[in-house]
Amino acid sequence: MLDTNLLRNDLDNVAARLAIKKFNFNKELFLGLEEQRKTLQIKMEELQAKRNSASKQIGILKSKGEDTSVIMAEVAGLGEELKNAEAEFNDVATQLNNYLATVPNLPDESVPVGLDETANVEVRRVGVPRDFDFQVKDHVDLGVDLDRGVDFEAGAKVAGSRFAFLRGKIAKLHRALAQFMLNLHTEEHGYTEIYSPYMANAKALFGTGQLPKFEEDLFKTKRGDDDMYLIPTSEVSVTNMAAGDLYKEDELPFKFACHSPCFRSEAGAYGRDTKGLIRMHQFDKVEMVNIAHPDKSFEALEQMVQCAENVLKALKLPYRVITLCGGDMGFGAAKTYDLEVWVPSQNTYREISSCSNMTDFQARRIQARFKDANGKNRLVHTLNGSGLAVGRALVAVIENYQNADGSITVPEVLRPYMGCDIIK
RNA sequence: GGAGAAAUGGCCGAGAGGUCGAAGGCACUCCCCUGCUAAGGGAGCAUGCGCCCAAAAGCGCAUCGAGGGUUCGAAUCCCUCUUUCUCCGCCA
Repeated sequence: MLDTNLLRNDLDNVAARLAIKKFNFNKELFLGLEEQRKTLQIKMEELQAKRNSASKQIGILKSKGEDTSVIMAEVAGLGEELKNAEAEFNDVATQLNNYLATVPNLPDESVPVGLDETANVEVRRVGVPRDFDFQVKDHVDLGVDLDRGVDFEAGAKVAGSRFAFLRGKIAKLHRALAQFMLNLHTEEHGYTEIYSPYMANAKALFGTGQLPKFEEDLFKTKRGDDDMYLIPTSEVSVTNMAAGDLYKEDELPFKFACHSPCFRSEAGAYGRDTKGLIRMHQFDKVEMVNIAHPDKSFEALEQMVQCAENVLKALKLPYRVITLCGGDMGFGAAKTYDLEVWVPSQNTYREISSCSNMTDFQARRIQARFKDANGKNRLVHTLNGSGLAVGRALVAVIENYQNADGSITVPEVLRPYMGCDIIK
């Protein structure tokens, strides 16, 4: 949610910045509703003030034992009038809020302008893709050949397309990756480990911005009469821990790391990445979430990217860092860096992490604040980033560490977790 | 699943239809006192929103778990829901 004062006072500038995110702000709609809101709110509040003062008078007269019939007569009928005024106001306020809930966050000044991924800017490249002296296989062939370590047929039987089973050493490698990442962040990067619910209510999903606009991307279920959703990322559950909180300034920042499964319907992705583990309905991710001081959030974003990079560096996987352009950024993000890992079978880099500063966009929705030195309550900034997507990390390790005989060398840092140095 | 109790400001906790946005305490901020180790005195201290507006001040509205209702008037009465706690049952 954007600051409504910013919209009222600097509308043209806001609209121009939203255009960078491919959002066409409806100025006429907003201004029209805003004008009605103002009129109706004033009218309603005047009636309320009238009622309040009359009631107060009645109270005073009664306590003195005096007659109240005159003032009671004055106030007759006010209730009905007030009820109507409130209904009118609520109607317009709801329309206004519903529209504002669909408006994305503003991009930071430093974000490159552009409509799609072709305008993204590569920041750096780390590591050199390995030269294979044999024909590389993809992770599906490698995995299947290793005692059905990756099994899509079983996944399809049980749950349908875009689900898979992992088995044996591949399943263990997957677990090792998650363990390693979580340990790295908690032991080296100062993150606090979190275990979170895997379902969230509609309010939480609104808080982080998945609702109301992106419901079709979610798996929805019921709890009694209430809608519940499987989390598409633990960004949702972990960020919403801060909902309604008021922190002391020196408590900030909070840095949370959470390993969780993520559930995405991938509606609109039919035909894309249909082979392999790249795009699944369920995948694991180690997520980093920061609840940060607003003056330090962009600094925190750089640090978070470093933390994600450290995972790839430790695994010795070649990757590059991309700054997303405005048009390619997510709904709530003010700035996003993607990390892309080298995938030999596709001869390209594929996204394995996305780190974003959401500034106060989510904080305003969830009312997460802190008290500053002057005693003013200010919204915190929230950040989140993958550190990393475990399924895609598995793909990258399998493919980058493959040997001519179809075996997979275990990256050094994972050996303590695996208890072996080769999978064959 | 059954029975009961509760939900108030950053925290604890009073308030049981009228001048209550809410006593008191803790925490916090400022001042005074005191040369010393969470000692004393004083003052301040909820949030959101609107109007006005350069801004401040000011005025107003809303908020005592959430949503409805009764009433001229609701933290207080009624209904629904949510959450927490206690006891019983069940259970990974």
